[in-house]
Amino acid sequence: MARRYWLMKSEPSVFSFEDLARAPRRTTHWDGVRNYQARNLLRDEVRRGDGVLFYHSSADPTGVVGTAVVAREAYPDPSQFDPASPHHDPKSKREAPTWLCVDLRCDRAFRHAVTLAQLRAAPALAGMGVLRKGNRLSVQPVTQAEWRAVLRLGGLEEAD
DNA sequence: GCCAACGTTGGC
DNA sequence: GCCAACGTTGGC
Repeated sequence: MARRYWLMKSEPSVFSFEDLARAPRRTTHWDGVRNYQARNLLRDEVRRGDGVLFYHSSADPTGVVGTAVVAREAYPDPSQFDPASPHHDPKSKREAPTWLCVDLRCDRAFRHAVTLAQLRAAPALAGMGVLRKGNRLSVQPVTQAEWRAVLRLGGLEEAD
């Protein structure tokens, strides 16, 4: 099956694309998802090798800053069992974990970040979930056409 | 800091 | 099952 494409959000003050680039083997777990719809996407749809647009939310400016690759498919998010974590979920049981995470490997930084305003201005991206008002999903599907258009805006002309 | 949008919780 | 209250997200 052809690989699929996703947009994943992170607040850079918590975890940024630069943090991902500096991680050992440029890979780390993308955790803290506490929304059932997003969890179900991670569980049912996100596959190793899928492409990820890494989006900085609550940033200045907000926007897509680079690409990552899904390095490991969904597995129990360790932070749900960690009382010291802000994502701790005391109701989740180890034998039946509620929350999942995936591993992301940093792929390519954009030559220039693609801001939310630029995404909105691109006709090819009119249907993107991240542009919808009130949208809060931290994992969202992206079409191949959208993927290509965003990479082009980011200055990655030769991208897949 | 404000506030709209949305998800979750809990009383009934 | 309804729905008000509350908490969170996230752009501005």
